[in-house]
Amino acid sequence: MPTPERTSTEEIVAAGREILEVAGPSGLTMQAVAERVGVRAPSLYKRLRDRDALHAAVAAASIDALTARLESAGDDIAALAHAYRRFAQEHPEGFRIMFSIAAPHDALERSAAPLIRAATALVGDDDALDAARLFTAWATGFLQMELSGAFRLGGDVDRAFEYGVSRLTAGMTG
Amino acid sequence: MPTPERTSTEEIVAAGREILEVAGPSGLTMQAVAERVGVRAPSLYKRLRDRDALHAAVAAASIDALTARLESAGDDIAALAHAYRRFAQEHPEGFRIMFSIAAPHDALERSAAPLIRAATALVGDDDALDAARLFTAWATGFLQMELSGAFRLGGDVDRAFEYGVSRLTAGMTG
DNA sequence: ACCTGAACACCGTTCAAGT
DNA sequence: ACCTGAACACCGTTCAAGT
Repeated sequence: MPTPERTSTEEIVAAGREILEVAGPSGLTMQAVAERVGVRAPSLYKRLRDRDALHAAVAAASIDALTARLESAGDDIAALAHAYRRFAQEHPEGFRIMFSIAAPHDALERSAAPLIRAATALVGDDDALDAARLFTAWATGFLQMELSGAFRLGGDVDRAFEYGVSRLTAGMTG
Repeated sequence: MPTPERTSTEEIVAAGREILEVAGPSGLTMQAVAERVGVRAPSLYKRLRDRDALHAAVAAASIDALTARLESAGDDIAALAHAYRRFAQEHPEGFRIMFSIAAPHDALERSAAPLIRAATALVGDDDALDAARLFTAWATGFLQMELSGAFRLGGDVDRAFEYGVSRLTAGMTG
């Protein structure tokens, strides 16, 4: 005798993203997610293998959300950098969890595409991948350090970000 | 009637660092550390407020270990970059945990000093801090992405690292 | 087919009692 | 002074039983 579905993987993952931002990775528990979607914890195991799978699904969803932001950001590197930073500031835990897990290939590729397009326009086909990686690494590290408070030592963080964007852009074309 | 101390904060933190590398952050439990140092879990609360304090202490110790590496690495930027990367590869979880917690001011300052010295030699006093941050952000992001598997898409990762080092060094002086 | 309560193992934390 | 066992709350996970 079938029972109607009382939730869905999508709803579970969306609830997971919200809980993650409020309670951090240690607060992203099966029980918290179950309560949020109106179900008992054992029911989650119908859709997710275990807690690690929940974390991986939330990480993948964060990458997808970032990708959507980047795709609608515009086609130059400064616009992409600002969209990336805005995403990290609005979803600091979502930003962090992306790098705590080996993401699926296709999600990575989609998220990288806008920047590779922008880099190609700037430096040409041959150097586009190297340039995109240089830029992504800088931005990722900058945001990581900004979020973890490593820039408390002084100076204007906004200005430091702009400095990095213009400096790297100039360095690529020069 | 006094009882002899059966462990110490130093021993606890050292055990924590080893467990972290083997079992990851979720495996860094009070019970695992207690067993490793030959004591029962409640005894740890004599020296550490709670589990968060254990994680923070392990993060601070990781920063100190990195600082020692950097201090003995040499005085130019390429040498510092390679020392940083070697540390991250040998202690991937130690590298990650450094950015998951707001580190104490003085630990941050000490860890930054060698790079700021190298940057000063390269670009002068005025631009040293900006240059050091640009470089640290890039290296941190690169290692983060390397460890999380974001470079699986192809290309020689060692070469990409060298490319970044030389490109950034040239960009700073140019 | 999906959901649940019950059960078990394991962890964080407190505290009274031991030496 | 430091250490421990006992206790409690909470979480992950499995599974038989409900609809």
